[in-house]
Amino acid sequence: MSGNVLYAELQKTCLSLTKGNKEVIDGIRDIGEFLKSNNIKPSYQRMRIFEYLLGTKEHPTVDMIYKDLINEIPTLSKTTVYNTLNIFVESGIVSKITIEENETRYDADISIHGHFKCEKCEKVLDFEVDLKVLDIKGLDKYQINQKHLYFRGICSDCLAKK
Amino acid sequence: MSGNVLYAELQKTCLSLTKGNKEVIDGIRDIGEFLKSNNIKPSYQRMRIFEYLLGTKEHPTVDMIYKDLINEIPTLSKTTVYNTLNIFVESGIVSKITIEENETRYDADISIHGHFKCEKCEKVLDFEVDLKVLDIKGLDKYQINQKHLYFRGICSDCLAKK
DNA sequence: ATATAAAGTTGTAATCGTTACAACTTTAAA
DNA sequence: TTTAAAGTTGTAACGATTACAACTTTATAT
Repeated sequence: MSGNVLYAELQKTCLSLTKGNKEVIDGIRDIGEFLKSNNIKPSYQRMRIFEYLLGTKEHPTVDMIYKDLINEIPTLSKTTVYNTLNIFVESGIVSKITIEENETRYDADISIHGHFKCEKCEKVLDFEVDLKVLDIKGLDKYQINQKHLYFRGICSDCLAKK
Repeated sequence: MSGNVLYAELQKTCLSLTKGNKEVIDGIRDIGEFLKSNNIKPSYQRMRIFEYLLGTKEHPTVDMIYKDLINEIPTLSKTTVYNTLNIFVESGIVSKITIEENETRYDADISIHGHFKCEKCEKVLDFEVDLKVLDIKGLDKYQINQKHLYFRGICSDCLAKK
């Protein structure tokens, strides 16, 4: 029993150590097993929502997830999407992205990386960040749980168009 | 005549400011003139709200600003605080800080610096960031308008308490 | 100065994302 | 098979922000 917990912890730390956890994401063949290893009961809705997050780079909002999945899961409730995402974030297998105050986005890639939000097309894009870069001196006495870096501006596509 | 009083007040409050654009902030002797130079008509409310921001390092929310200022400006409306802050942010003289999705904070220090949010006492603290650190390669074709960096965790004070 | 237009402020109502909650359904345990 | 626990659902409530129209102040022109 506690063996599972230990494994979950291990898995979690391994995830955060990997750079760009694409490899880990690719390694998740059985989503149910993955959720279990993180002490999350793999209900149908939870598996589908996690699967959805694995399969997108759009950093979707709750609304986007709901609108897409309701087509395939007609009984799905928006509350379930909220509940599920909160559980994922609490467990550390999904990262919550807060750029705009009125839109929370979610990302199954929990490695440390930057986000660029285009003010024109509203897309959120990833960019790589050297981890060393975020080793800020002067915060030695602080316990740091999360690091977030995001830029805003116009993406290359939108710049090209106009 | 009120200019001297205002300046005295400002000097007092500026003492508590961190580095960053402290020099610029110190240079603001006449808030009215400063607003004018940014194409903002210096109404009484606008001047008081900007003065308030200059004099705090609390990164206040709209509610905090309103609750403090209503004591001295009994006719103040929360809508005015929202309107004013939006104008300031549009003009680029105030920075909007989005860490929690349900609380927007404001900062008169528009220099690039990091924010640390304590998950226990909820305070938002500044930390210095080497600008070079945020020169991310791979974004050459992007027009970057804003750079934001924030950490979450437990601050040294809260760690010491428990 | 006085009239008139423009800009700014205010309070209320509307909006929208999120959470609370209770009823219902599914899963697990005895 | 019965009972308890966990998960899902829909509706209502909540809170931050914006929309809007009435009102007040400031600027402009005669």
